[in-house]
Parts: sequence; structure tokens; C-alpha cells
Amino acid sequence: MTARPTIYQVARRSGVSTATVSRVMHDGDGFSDTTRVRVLAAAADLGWVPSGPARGLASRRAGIVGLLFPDLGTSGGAEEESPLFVDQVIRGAERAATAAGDAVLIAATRGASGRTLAYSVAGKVDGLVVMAQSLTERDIQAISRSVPIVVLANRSARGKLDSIGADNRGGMKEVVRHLVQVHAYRDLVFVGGPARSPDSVERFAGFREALLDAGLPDRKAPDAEGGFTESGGASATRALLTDRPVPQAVVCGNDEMAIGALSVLRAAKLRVPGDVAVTGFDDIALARHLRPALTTVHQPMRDLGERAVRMLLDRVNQPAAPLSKAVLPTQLIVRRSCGCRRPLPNRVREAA
Amino acid sequence: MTARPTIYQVARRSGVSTATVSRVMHDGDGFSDTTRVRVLAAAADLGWVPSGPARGLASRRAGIVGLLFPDLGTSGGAEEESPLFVDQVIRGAERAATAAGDAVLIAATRGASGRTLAYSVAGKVDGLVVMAQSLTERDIQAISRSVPIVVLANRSARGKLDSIGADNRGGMKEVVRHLVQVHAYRDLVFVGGPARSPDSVERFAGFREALLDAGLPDRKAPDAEGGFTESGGASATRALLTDRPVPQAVVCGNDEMAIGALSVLRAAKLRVPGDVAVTGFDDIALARHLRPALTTVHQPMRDLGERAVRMLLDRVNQPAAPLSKAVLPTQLIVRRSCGCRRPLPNRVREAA
DNA sequence: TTGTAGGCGTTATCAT
DNA sequence: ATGATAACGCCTACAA
Repeated sequence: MTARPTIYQVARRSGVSTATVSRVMHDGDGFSDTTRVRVLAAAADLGWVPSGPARGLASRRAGIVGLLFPDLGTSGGAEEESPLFVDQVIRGAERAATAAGDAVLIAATRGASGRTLAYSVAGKVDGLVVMAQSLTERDIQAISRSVPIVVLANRSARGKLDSIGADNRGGMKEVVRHLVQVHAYRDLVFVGGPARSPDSVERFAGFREALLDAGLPDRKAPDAEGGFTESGGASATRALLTDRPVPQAVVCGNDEMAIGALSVLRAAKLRVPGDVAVTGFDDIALARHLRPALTTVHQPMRDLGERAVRMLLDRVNQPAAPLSKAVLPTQLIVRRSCGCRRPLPNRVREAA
Repeated sequence: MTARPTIYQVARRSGVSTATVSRVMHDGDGFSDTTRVRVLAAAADLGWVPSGPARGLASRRAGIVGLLFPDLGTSGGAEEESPLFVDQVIRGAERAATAAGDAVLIAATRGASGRTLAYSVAGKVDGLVVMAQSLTERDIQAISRSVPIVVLANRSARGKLDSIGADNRGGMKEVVRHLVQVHAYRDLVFVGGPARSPDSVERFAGFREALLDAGLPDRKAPDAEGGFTESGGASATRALLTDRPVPQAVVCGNDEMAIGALSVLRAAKLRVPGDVAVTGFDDIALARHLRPALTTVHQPMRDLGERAVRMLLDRVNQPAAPLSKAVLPTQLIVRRSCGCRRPLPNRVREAA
């Protein structure tokens, strides 16, 4: 409590030099067994915890990786990004970092002060995983001059930075193909997320590709849009129902929007999937508990976090290694909301 | 990329001393407008981000608070702790820290290496929020000699450390009272979480108190136990059904266990709440989407994280301030699984 | 096996 | 308004 103990005190108390204390703490060799015991005892007596900053400064390694994301969402506020997605990524990042002996520093670049925060965080870490939408391209470039950055985004980000993402486009294309080929729906609508979200854009692109392949009429923009949230999905669906006849299938930008869609359709006395089919994207935990259980696309959220951190640590250790970009596959998860009677078995669920 | 730029380079480039650069970066006064502009320009040119470790060392303030939790759970592994709970706490912590200009460092004290990790993290932060079950009392004491600690637990932890928790006992007592008074159930069973979890213990205590108040038969241990997980709740409920006649109400240790109970009961052709009532605890997002929607107890998870961090920062700024302990109230959330026809309106949901 | 001493990049205290 | 110059607590050659 009073003045954190330092290595000097430990050294004095155990009758050795600070160099020796340092050696013992690093499990290296080059000291007798007696010394080791004495040092450890002294450290324990004093309740000494080596100073991270001092260590970091001397060794040029903070032992911390940072994770920047757009915003976790404020209860009651507008949540553009899907919070559950972020939670999972954080978990994955934490795992990978811990496995490497590092810790994870998280920060949401909320509002105006986000930029400042990002720079502050950048100074404290050995590398940064930046989720799409959390920083401008300009700031990313600037910061990357000081610390390695891995961009966590849709597909693989353009540019000269390491990046990793999931195959949003391919995944969406796959559900839609299922809807068209297996169920023979021909009147599908797309309820998209935030127009500026890269994920959202990619998913809509996948939707269009599938329609094109099936020879169905194309469209230039989503039939309705909202934030990647339950309420966003609800209002978009509501708008849809007043605009046009009831479609055969409502393809949503993510699971949370699908949940909103589901409740609006129910309120409109439409049966799912009897009257309308509904699909989501992400495969959040909730998806399989809904009634009807939601047909969706599984996105390897935790893996994304894990691999992003591993990629980052590789870069930290090998600054000159060639650029690496990865795209993780998504997987179609067939449940009931698309109209299938019995959910198809699938690997992901069984593994869980 | 090549050798992070330092304050020296910025100083030289802008033709001032490092002291002045430092001043400018702190928005203090004591420098002309011209200098400020020059310094900022030089910094931007070089892409300079002040070194956190160096800053921390010199100012004795890392600008980081740590959050330690038991484990986030491994997909496929046994998850004793409710992961959703942790996610929310993390969010709250992140908010409070960001508001204070700090970042938050998270780490799961997984398995054997958890102890080491904890000490390492302790060295990197200005203070630590430790969730119950993530560290032994002994280690908490040891670490607290070096850095301030706030214990995040059930009720308020005993001992000489600041702590914060939710009223688990009172909350559980309230649902059970509802079951007994409103629905007149007399044959209730308790499906508890991990026997060693303080939360679990407190909740069971609340259950007993409510029975006692109602003049119903007491019991010394939960009627069945499992981890705080869906599968734990399922197996516990399964065991229950073979042991005894079907009870009127199954009171679960948390929401996830309740979900497990729900599916087992359904598989046994029992109707909820027609044949059996079921209740949970926590009020995770999923709870209101279940069929039937789950009657449960809302726990202010995010607030816990937020207030824990605020408490911690207060302590950091005022090491000598009197000990503070807080217990946040929980709230009964009545939905359908208890047998109520129409969910009672309640403040929490409306606010959301 | 162990000690000495310089350096890591900032901040902060004196001067000027 | 600005500049020297000690700390800050640890690591790491280099010596011994």
C-alpha cells in the first residue's frame, strides 16, 4: 500500500544485487540454489510485483496486445455494431494472448474521444488488433508507423497491413442459395445492416450473387436497412410490410436483425416459416433457442479473435515477415426458420 | 516500423527540448502557440506515439486498470462460470475506465498458469478488479500489498478490501416468495450451481430463507447441482426427475441452468409452466426470448463492472480513504415460466 | 555464480 | 516560455 516495493528492496533484503534478483525472476540460470530461495523468499515477504512499465521500458516489450473495437453499445443508445460479435472476438483474443503469456488491453473508440484513446492505447501495447469501423484509415496508417497492426474485418482488408476476416459474402451466398434451390423461393428480400459497414456491404453482395446465379431479378440496394440490432431489424421489416406484398423469404443482415424481423412478422400474424422464411447471420447463441430456431450462417467469431492475435504476435516477433492476409470460412447452419422440417446436422453444433 | 520514434526525435525535429514536447503533449501551459504547432507537426510527421511504459515509469501511473476473472469458458470444455455474466462486466468496466481516460486489461486466470498471469498483470496496472473465484484469498492478499484491489463478488466480501457485489440472496428470496405467495406452490426444488461458488451459496441461502418465511420444509443442500451451465442444469434436472415426484417449481441457480432444465422437462413431456414452473437468475438477453419466456432475477451486471472500476480508481487516487463496500440491488423479472399469464411490466425492460 | 553500470523514453524539478 | 538533468524500476552486457 505504501510505496510499491522495488527490486532494490528485494536485492538488499536477500543480500544480492538487483541483477541477480532479475535473473531469478526470469527463471534463467546462473545462480545457486540458495540464492534463488533467498531471493524468492524476500520477494514474497515484501509482496513484490515487478513493475510492468519498468520492465517494458527496459526490455522494449510491454507484454500487452491491444484490441480496438467500434463500441460495445450503450444500453438505451443506438447500437450499430453487434455486441455479441465483439464479446466473442474478445474471448478469442484473450485466449491467444494468454497462451503467449501476454495480456489483452481492450478499448472502444467511442465517439469523439475515441481517436485520442486509440493513440494512448497504441503507446501501451506491443501491437494492435483493430476491428473494422473503429478507426479511420488515416489513423490506422499513422499508428501503424509506431506499432504493428492487424486489421480485423470483412474478407481481407486492402492495403499494406496484415488482416483477417470472415467470408461474409460467401456465407450469405450460401444461405440464399439454400433458400432458392432447396425451398424454391423466388421472392426474397434483403434486410441489411448499416449501409457503411463493410460486413453489411459484403453480405448484400453475396445476396445479389446468389440471385444472379439463380436468374432472379437483381436490385441495387437492400430492400430495407437498419442498424445491426434487434430494433433495427424490426423497424426495417415493418417498413417492408407496408411497401410491398409479403415476400417468401426475409434475408437479414445478422441474427439480431432477424430476431427483430421475427417479432414484427409475428405481430403481423404471419407464420414463420409457413408464410415467410427468415434467416440471419452470425449464429449467436440465441439463434438456436428462438422459435422457430433460426437458420443462419455461422461465423467463427472466437477464431477470428484468436487468429488475429496470433498473427499480430507473429508480426511483433518478425517485423519483416511477408504480409499475411487470411479469410476464415463461414458455415451454413440450417434450422427451422427457413422452412426445413428437421434441422440438418452440422459440424459446428456437434463440436460445441 | 523501424525503431519506434521517440520524444528525442520529436524534440530535435521541432527545435525544442524534450521537456517542452512533454508539456505540449499534456495540454498544459507554458509554451507559445508557435511552439505548440511546431511540436505537434513534428510528432505527426514522425508518427510518434508516446511510450506507455516510459510514461508509466516516470509518472508512476500506467493508466491501465486490470480485470481478472475465472475463465471465459472453452467451447467444448466445462464452463463453470457463466460467460455472459463476464461479458457484461467487461463492458461495464471498459466504459468506466474509458470515461476516466484509462484502458482496461483483461485476463482469465485459467488453470495452473493463472496465478503467474495474475502477478504479471498486477505489475502492469494501477489497480485490479478481481472477480470472485479467480484467485485464492492468499494471492489476493499478497497482490494487494503492491496494487489496490477491488473484489467483485456476491454480496460484499469480508476482509479488508474494497468490494462490490449484487444482492444474490435477496434476489433469490424474492423470486421464491413470488412462487410461493402468488402461485401458491408448496413443492419447490432448488437446482444449484457449483457448490463452491459464493454466488451459488448465497442464492441457495435466499431460497431457504423464503421457504422458512413461508413455513415450508427446509433442506440443507440444493436438491441437485451442476455447473452454472446449460448442460449442468440439464443433467441436474434429469437426476431430479428420477429421484422424486415432479415438483411444482424448479428454481435454478442461473438462467443458463434454467435453459437446460427447460429442455429436459420438455423432453420428459412436461409442460412449463402448466406442469412445472421454472425460474432462473441473471436475466441474460436470451431469457426473454425463450418459450416460455423465463421468469428470473435481473442482476446489474454491467453496473457491477462500472462501479467496480470507479471504486478502484477512487482508491488509486485516495489510498487512505476509508474502506468501501457496496451491494447493488437485484430485481425480480416476472415473465411466463413461473405461471403468470401476462408478464408484469418492470422498469428494467422498459429502460432497455 | 555474482556484481557494476549504462540505458530504456518519459516526467518533473530546478534553473534561466 | 524554455532547457538541463535527475529520477522512475528494471534489464543486460561486461566484468570479476
